[in-house]
Amino acid sequence: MSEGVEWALHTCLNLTWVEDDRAVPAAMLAAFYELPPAYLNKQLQALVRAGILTSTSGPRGGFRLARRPEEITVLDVVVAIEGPQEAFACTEILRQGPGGEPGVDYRKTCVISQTMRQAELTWRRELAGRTLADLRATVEERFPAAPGQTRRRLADARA
Amino acid sequence: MSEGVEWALHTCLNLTWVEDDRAVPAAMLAAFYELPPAYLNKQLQALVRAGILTSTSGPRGGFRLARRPEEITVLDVVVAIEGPQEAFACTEILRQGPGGEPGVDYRKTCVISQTMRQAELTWRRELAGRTLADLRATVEERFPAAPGQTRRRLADARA
DNA sequence: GATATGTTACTCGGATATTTAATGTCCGAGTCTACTGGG
DNA sequence: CCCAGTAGACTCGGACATTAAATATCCGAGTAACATATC
Repeated sequence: MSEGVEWALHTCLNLTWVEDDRAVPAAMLAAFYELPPAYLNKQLQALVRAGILTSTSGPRGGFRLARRPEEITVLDVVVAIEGPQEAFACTEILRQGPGGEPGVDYRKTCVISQTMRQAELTWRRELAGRTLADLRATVEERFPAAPGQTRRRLADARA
Repeated sequence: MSEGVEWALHTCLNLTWVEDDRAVPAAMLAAFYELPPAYLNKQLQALVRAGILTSTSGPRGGFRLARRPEEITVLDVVVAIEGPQEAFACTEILRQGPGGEPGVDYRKTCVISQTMRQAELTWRRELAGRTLADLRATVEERFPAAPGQTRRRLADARA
């Protein structure tokens, strides 16, 4: 799985602590964890395309959450970066085997495909059940200093 | 996820229908699904290293299951091909952030890491609960012709 | 007929290319800000 | 003092390198089977 998933999740979580009317530039979000700014920018673009973030150009521009943290699941972020296709991609090799027929959809009938799909479904369900609000609440409970620290670090130095 | 996982699972399942005292060469297993023989061989080597298959050189040589189908889980095969590391690799970027400390294992404390790990755990549990024997039984129930067809196709043409 | 032996063909195993995807970098288009000059 | 106009700097967005990994291939080492010759 791409490293960008980790960056995207941490960045989105950090954005939950920023006031709604303020956008944070990619450079500042990257500096937070000493990440390559241009490459993080690339990942954030994917989040914008997925409708998770909105972007603003020009001075005072940057990124902010497109909807409330309660409405953004961890799965949303993962899918935005990794793409919607499943990790196990059934290529239907049964069709090439003896008794394989062209008209059959082996992604549906193949027992192995079903097993892998089922496992991946539980994985997705798990991630779809956690929102950014859940993560934020857990962090605030365990590390009360984190929100203020994050907000201060992402605060506009020009203000 | 690597395409080799699909090949390995189908191949191992096919081997459950072969008599225990007979080994099947990689070339024959590859011909079954029209796969590139040398590359499938490479994947099978990984299964041998993982203790799932045993290999025999020379004439009448080939691969066979190292233990009974009841003792081989789908997860075993996946891990043999993909490696033991988790799909989501936490790089502990929190350490680079404000308040990050060198001594802390952020793979344990980070809420995001915990969430991803938890989801992956359910995925693994699902795959660990299915053995090759389970798959074989399901296939035999739904497609009674499959076992004979497979055994015949993998039968030694020289016999 | 049985046995020892040399030859042959077969199979795996790892070393070596090739292709694809992930990672990383750079520069231009657009936009908002802030300043400047005039009314 | 207020307002319109303009220059400037900031930010994203996508196009362009670079690196790592998956995919695919090839040839040699070892081994078991078979044929052969001998006892």
